[in-house]
Amino acid sequence: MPKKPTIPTLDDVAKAAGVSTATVSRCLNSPDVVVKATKDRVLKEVARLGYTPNFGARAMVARRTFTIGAIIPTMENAIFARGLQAFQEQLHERGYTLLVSSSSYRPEIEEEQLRSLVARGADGILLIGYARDASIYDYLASRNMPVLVAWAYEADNPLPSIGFDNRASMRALGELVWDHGHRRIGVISGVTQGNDRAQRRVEGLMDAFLAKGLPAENLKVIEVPYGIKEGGEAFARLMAADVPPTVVMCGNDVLAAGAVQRARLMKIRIPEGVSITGFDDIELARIVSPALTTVHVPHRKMGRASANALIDMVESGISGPFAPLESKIKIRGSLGRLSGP
Amino acid sequence: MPKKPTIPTLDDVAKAAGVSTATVSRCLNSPDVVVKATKDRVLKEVARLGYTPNFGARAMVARRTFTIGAIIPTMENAIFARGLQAFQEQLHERGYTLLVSSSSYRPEIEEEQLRSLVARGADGILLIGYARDASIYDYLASRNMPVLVAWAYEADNPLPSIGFDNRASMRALGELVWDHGHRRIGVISGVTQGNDRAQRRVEGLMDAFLAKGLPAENLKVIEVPYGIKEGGEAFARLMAADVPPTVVMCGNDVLAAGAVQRARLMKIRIPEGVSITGFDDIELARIVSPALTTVHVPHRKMGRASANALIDMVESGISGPFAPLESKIKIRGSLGRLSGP
DNA sequence: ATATGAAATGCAAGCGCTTACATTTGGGGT
DNA sequence: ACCCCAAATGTAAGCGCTTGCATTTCATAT
Repeated sequence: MPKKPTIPTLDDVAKAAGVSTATVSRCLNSPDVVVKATKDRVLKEVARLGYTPNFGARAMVARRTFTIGAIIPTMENAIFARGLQAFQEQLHERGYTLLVSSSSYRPEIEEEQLRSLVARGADGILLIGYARDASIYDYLASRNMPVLVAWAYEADNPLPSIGFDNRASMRALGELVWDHGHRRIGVISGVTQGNDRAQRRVEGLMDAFLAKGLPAENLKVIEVPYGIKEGGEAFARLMAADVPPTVVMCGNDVLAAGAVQRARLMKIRIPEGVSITGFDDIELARIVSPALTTVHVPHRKMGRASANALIDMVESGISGPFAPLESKIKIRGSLGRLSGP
Repeated sequence: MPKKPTIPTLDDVAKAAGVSTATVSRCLNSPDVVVKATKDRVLKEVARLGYTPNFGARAMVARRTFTIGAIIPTMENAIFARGLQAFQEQLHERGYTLLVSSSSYRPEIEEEQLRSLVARGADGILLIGYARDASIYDYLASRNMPVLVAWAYEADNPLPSIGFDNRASMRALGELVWDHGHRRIGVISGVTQGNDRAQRRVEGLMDAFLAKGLPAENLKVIEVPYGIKEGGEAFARLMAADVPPTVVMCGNDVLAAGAVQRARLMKIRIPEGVSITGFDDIELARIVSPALTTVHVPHRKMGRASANALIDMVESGISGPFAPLESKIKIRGSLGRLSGP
């Protein structure tokens, strides 16, 4: 019989090594309390049988799974991909495994995924952004589940979070645009419903321009779903106005890339014909031509910091206060300066 | 007492509803065998207490976790992101949860992740490409673990796989390039060590050109790690030759995007000064200017098909045979035609 | 009313593991 | 040689859940 398709258990190893299951367990979990000769014998059998402890059983008694859950809107694009990768690397570094789901930006799906993560005994959970039903936070709190919000940071929100201030960052970019002389602003925002990051970014622009005294009608906001194509279409719509904007500010780089692409199609030169800005500074931002003026977000740093913060919360219960991460404006070719009136 | 931080168990629900744990369990798992009145009472308590079944306990007795593991080289870029997203969506559709790890293209890490997935009781595992140590396949086989290879398809390999023929696809692209009159070929390949997809793609080019009688010295291959920057640097190196190539064929779109970007920097026009081709047809391919001639890979379809195939393997043990997916050449502006000598 | 059997529910045995506690072992000290 | 105690190992009680089998319930037939 060349193969036995039965998965070996602790008991099998114990029998094979002629010891009790307790000893085998100890060899694996606290090797220093068992004498070398025994340990060697046991470990040899472990190797020979190809024994791997049963996760479920272990989780049940240890009441720990060393699993961290994360629910992200989508893994399909670079916005979360890089941060998520860093998050998982750091998790792995510290002995945890990542359980991911994507919600496709749909709250009901997010809630379902959340329950699934809880049921699976995730030791902690990473969520993107603040915006969700209070009942969800109640549920999490009632289960004593450590939760960390990432990709956003609001000083006055008590939830532990690792991220940056979307509103202030976008406001700063808005001011830069203003200083470049732009007075007719088009905005392509991601869907703000249920997405506080998108929401805050738009607010940041309002802050910037209205404080400067820009008439409201000079600020036109279009809201579209995430995507290159969507960005392009929104751009076309904005530019079709009687008095088109001199700058189109996009809620993220993907939308901006779509705008740039569409501009090329429409034979509108950037930045002479129109300026375009993005947000996030993903690779795309440097690939398009001209490169995007955008807000650089430290994705990898955010991912790593999130992992550490969450594990700390899980292991020692301490959660913050965390400082916001710094974002930074990257000025590149897609933003032009407007000479006098 | 506003909160009880104790997690309710089946037993708590049973007591609260005045029934046995068996009945509660049945309400949750086979609702039709319990009479409506009882069911209502039980479910009300379930809701009131916020009960969620303990995953570990359930997994232990059911010997199923409804979890599918996937190990991908990286989630950081679009190559796997889109397919992975589709994979997870389809998994979710069919009631499974995705457990992902990334190996960072490192075999030792992949092996470790693999064992972790097995230990966690994944019902099945998705792996990218064929190339890995035989001992790993033995281990998986000895545990009766359903495994599906994706992103690759080799007719003569008995492992169940969902993917396309990297070699044939690249060969076809090579022939197209030949037909466009190119006789000096530069190739930027991803690292082939331990990466059969990259390996096969290079082989495909060899097939195409050597069969046509191209002298070996006219085909220069550089191998670099994945990345925009790396692609750019390799491009610069290729173009620095005394007799530079007329076309630079890249192992994937990311490398190609780097090459395009670098060409712009070097003031080399595409395709007049040099042609560039990619592979994968991710969004990047249409964003760069000119857009990349590349091989379109049906990522979403592949992800969805992989999910279905793997679940079928898990649930009914049937695995294939699967047909290869079709890739398709996309001709865009980055490939130019050379007029006769 | 009573018998009857199908439907509904309860009982209790594990699933594989960890760990508190009990027991055995063995190496000094006298 | 004997006792003592620390070190090593074994024993067994669960962790929370599912499920085969036993028991109860109750609508229907008589």
